[in-house]
Amino acid sequence: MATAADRPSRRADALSRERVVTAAVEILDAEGESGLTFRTLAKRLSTGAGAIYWHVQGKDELLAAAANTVIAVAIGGVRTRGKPAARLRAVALALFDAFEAHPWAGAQLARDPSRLAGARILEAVGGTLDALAVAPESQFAVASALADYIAGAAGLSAAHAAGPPGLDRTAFLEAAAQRWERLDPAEFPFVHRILRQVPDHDDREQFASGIDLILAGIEKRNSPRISPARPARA
Amino acid sequence: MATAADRPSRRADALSRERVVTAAVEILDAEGESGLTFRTLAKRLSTGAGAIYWHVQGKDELLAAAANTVIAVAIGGVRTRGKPAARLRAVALALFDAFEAHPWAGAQLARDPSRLAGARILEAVGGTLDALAVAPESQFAVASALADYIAGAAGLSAAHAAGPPGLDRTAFLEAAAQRWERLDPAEFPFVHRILRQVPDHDDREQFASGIDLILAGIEKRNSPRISPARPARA
DNA sequence: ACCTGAACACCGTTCAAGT
DNA sequence: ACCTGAACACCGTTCAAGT
Repeated sequence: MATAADRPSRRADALSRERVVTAAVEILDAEGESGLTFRTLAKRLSTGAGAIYWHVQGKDELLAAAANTVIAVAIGGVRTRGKPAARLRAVALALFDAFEAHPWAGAQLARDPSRLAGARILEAVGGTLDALAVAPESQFAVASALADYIAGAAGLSAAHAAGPPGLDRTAFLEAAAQRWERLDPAEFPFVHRILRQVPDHDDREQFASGIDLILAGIEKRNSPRISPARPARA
Repeated sequence: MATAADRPSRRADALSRERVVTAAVEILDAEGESGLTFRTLAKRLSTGAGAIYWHVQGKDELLAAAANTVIAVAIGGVRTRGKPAARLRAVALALFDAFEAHPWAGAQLARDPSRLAGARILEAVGGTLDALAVAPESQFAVASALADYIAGAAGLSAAHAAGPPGLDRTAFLEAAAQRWERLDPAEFPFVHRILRQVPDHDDREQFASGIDLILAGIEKRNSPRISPARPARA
């Protein structure tokens, strides 16, 4: 009677959706988005390209699942203790770090009509708003604003990584500064003014200060109006 | 002697980088990102696919140029008069409207290593900060936060349009709400709480309220601290 | 200098055939 | 039920040849 050991031509470990997505994440991290094809993925999984379609619907769904995975892991690792503002900062920075580690995921956010990854981000930031004393009727808008800001910063990480693969952050920032230096100073006065701050600024710190800016806006809304009265049309 | 009229086999109007990019924008608007290929573009321009390479470096540069064009047009149309906060709102809403009209441009932002379109957004929002009394040393950070927020919202517009091409906004929001309804309420309590607000909320209004939130944060930072003293470690 | 279009080396996806 | 891999219909890009 045939046992599993008698059939070595068949892979011992069965394929699964999880194994497919995990392998996709590994390729995306190592080779970037252009490195992931059904052929390279099939090769890594020691199977044929067609087998992958048994576990995922197609490449779009595969990319969405890969992004969803790394975002879920990032959010799952956040400690949920501490002061409200610190909790929100921790969620945001965990996502920032995830998008730095998996820059392809930032570009994917704008391409996922299912918005599952987007729902995770909304959930993670929205869950901190009660503790921040945001009124229930404002929470949807505030959470969306925070999620949009985080997604925008994620896109920047993606653009960083869209250059040559080996380029580190310092080299990228220097290259970007050089390109911006060539822009017409008459058309881009602000860009030229901040140009010298670009090469050595800390992206992560600047991202966190943006979260603090939104937090300050939340606090201002929560506190009673004590500023001088304005004209009614303001 | 041969004149121009003697050579009707040659197109009367010469190709140019501008004509190539304009045609690309038209195809992207009408057919979406998947509709733009060098073959469809060449056909529309009545030329061969290879001719396009004389005017642009390749598809990446073509997409970046297309996004840069629609963003430049949007920013160029903003009235620069009015109160500082209203000017910033006008810039932000002009960009929001541009990304609604050209959703492929939102997805492109995260894929452009040259960040020319990003520089335009940074310039447009940064140019309003003097009038908003933001300290010079804070302007880079504040402008980046605003640009990231706008880019994140642009990504949402792109995700909207990544679905079936004919899908209008109401249908898309209903579809998204239905998908989110199937998420585990134990894992996504916040998403379930806001679910009933999703189908009929106004994206544009919500986007504007996010700008107002950041504006409130700016104002709070500008004003002297009058809130009760906090522990030093806060 | 600018354009043409066939050719090249891919790619996502399908599907008849296997186990 | 799950896997295989050849085949199909593309795609971006190159390039010898034209004008």
